[in-house]
Amino acid sequence: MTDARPYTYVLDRLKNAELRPTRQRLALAKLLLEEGDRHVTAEQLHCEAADAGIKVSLATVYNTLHQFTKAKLLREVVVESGRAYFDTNTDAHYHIFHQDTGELCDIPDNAVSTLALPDLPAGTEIDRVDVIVRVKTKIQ
Amino acid sequence: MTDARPYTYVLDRLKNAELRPTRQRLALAKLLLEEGDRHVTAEQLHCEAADAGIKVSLATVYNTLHQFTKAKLLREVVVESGRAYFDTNTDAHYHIFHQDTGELCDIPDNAVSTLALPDLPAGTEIDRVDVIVRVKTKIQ
DNA sequence: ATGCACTTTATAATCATTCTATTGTGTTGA
DNA sequence: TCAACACAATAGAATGATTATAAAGTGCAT
Repeated sequence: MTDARPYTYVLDRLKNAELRPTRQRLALAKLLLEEGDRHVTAEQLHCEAADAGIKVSLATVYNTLHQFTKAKLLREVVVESGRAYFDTNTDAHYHIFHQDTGELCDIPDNAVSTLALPDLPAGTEIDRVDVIVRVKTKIQ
Repeated sequence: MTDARPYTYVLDRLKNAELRPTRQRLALAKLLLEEGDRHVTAEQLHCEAADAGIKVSLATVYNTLHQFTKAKLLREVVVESGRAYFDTNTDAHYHIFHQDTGELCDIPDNAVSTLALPDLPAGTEIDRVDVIVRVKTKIQ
């Protein structure tokens, strides 16, 4: 994708988000944003970075994930009390969560009907809508 | 509701769920299940119990909430990484979460369209579907 | 090259939740 | 009624994810 200028793409995306392109942010953005749709936890990303020879602290991974989320480069999906995934697909879409394996994946957007929304409390507006279809292994 | 025999209702519900009616379970069930729809955290319920003069440990509150959830007397709703609510309404229904106040409330079931569900991964079946409409204070 | 604001880092702290080992209690059957 | 046992409650420690802190490092405009 970016063979000739390996950082052009992520550099642009950081620039657009008004985030200073530091080594760590570039490296994490490269891992996250060049590979199509991904769902990662902070811990996972930290390991991946280590495996790729990038020295980043876990605190920085958290900082970066939250900054990216605020900048709409990522979306956070909370599936369980202690488990948050970061999703590189920021379009409106829903999720399937496999409760036995912990796997999270996107629902193709044409597979769900548009949800009719209710009246909102006065003085509020929608930030986003989360739909999680929780599945388990079928017992036959 | 149960003026004459104050524990008949919750006793029945515990019996149906095959849960031994201990003091603590009865007291917590009374707080939770007699008052119509409620959304409480473990911490909140623990405080409420203390205020009502019931001596229960936080661990027991957690145990009880999870037992009730497994027995379908409650439903767990995870809204944020560190915040889980227990909902006394176990019918299929969706939620509005107010991100600024932390308030969680039910969406009247006639206010949402039925969600068309996608094809599921092979060998899986739906456990439940969570829909959370996240709202924030409108900035004018 | 210099200065400064923004970043990163390691570490400690925090929070909700779960575990553990002990003590207590509902229930069953003599 | 009482004893015995399985189940439940408890305090406190432990866990695990996340956040705060304070010091050292770095991108960038000048």
